[in-house]
Amino acid sequence: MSDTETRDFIRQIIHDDLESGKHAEIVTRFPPEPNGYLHIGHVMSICLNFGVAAETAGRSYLRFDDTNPGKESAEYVEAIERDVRWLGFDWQDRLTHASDYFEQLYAAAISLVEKGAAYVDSLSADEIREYRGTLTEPGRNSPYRDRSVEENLQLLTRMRAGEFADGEQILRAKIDMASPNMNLRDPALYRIRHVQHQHTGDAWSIYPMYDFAHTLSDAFEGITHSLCTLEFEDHRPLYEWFLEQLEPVSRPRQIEFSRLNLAYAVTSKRKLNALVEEGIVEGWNDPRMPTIAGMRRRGYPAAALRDFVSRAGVTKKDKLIEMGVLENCVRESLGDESERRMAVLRPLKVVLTNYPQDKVELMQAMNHPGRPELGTRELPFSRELWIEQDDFMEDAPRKFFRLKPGGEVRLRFGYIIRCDEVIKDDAGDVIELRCSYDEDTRSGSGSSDRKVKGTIHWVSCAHAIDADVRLYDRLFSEANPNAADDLHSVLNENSLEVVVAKLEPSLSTQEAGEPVQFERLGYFCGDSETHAGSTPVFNRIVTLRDSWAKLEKQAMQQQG
RNA sequence: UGGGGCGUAGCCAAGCGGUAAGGCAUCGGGUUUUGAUCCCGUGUACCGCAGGUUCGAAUCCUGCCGCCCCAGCCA
Repeated sequence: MSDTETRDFIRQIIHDDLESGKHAEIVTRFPPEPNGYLHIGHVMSICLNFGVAAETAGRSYLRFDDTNPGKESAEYVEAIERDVRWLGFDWQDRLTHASDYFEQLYAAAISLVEKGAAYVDSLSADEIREYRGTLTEPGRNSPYRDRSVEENLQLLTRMRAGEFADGEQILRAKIDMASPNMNLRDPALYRIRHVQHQHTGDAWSIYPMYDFAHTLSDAFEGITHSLCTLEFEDHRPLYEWFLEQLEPVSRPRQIEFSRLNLAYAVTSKRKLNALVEEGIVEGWNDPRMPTIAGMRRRGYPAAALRDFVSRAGVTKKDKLIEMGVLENCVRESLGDESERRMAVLRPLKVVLTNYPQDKVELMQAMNHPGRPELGTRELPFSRELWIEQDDFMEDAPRKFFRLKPGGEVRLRFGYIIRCDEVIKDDAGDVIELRCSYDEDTRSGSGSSDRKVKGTIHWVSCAHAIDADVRLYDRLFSEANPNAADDLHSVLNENSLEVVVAKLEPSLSTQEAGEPVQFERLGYFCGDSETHAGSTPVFNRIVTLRDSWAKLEKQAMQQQG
């Protein structure tokens, strides 16, 4: 980054700290709790933490904040590692756990007790809540607040030894029950939990709380800048209190930035978990989920995600970013990369009445219009073809320049055809078009340079392969589902539609996860969970921009 | 009614006392055998409001308004 480029406020601080010599090296960390899958909000934090370290030739840790066993699991640990790596970041040998420091944390707790800055409270959870006061009223001291150091030490030792039941005792910091900042009203440091821990097994029966464990883990690792989201802003005084009391060699600085919210999506592990648990989606990696796993399966490139969060920026202002920005990043990333193919999602049969019955021609099709070096492939062309239902209109408005009765259209990489006859079933639905082709208009080698306004895609009936294609839409009908009282009330009922599509034969070898553009439709990729050569299943990653659809929509609105 | 934050165009976001960058969206137009891409062009932002300081304020001061977060033995 050059000096003239604008920096976000965090990078500005870091830059200044490097310039002033306050720090010789920048050390950051991404500290997820393994209690769910990572989502788009985490992408922002990952890119910030790993990005800042990379830009300054510093270091970054991937640290599991695993202080609440019971909610955490190895499945989540593995998923998180996979997701961060896929996003393009490397923690090298710096994979740690808050639980790696349990012994040191315990020693720190002892020293807090010894200096009279922490005590064991025997109040119940309910009583503690009552003693805490409210936002406008101060709390009251616990009757156990002034126990002797000896008694506290003995109690804490017995807590660790597992002599008490869950909830019977708790270690608290002795700060100020009257503080206007609730976090300073003697916050809990250690609670008793007789449960298996995903990483430490049954070694402990007491577990440290977030504020205590997180602050010290940062200090132990020599983190210079501890970057977190805004809701931890009023935890900062507590963060600093720990550092002052315990005087670790390293004194990290906590800086908060605002979370990234995506319109029409939820970004709370609790809500995402509910969608999974209730079976509203297939799982954490459902392609409609704003999880990294979901977006990967959907086909979003990691580069698009990184680009997206960089466009969002790092500030302290609450943000709700339009889905279109993300989609645009995806299109931009895929546009240059993806080869083009032909597929018909909603087939309508076209019979070329003047085309020989058994003739098959092989048309040369460019794999990418802007990148000839990607070569060409052959598309079989024959008398009977599938075209898109949307590409034919019986009563077409003047600006509709696809196929209509008596009208002409170009078949992409093929001939210009004219619609001579419309065949309907008993219900009056169009089931087939009788057309004639102009032999002189063959793509490329054609002797005619006639122009027609429209070009449509097609697939030869005899050569087409069938495939399930999943068309995804936003999961919610409200821009800010986070604000809804009940998630169910804002679900988009049409977030998934499955169609049986007709694909050009070359798609039979398409590998799962490899993105491709179906011309005029959008970007698609074989579903990583279900796609196979014999039973192809494609996910629609994102549609192409469609100015015709936009016009139609406007026309509809004008009509009311 | 306690404390902590935030308020610049539809959505993001620069700006750090000298007279409002940029991106996305929008709307025009050009190219095009993807109505895609690409290329041009397109915004009077009462800088939340009201006062004040100053030759000069989005930037400094005061008051007000609006929104977000905090009363887990969650993170």
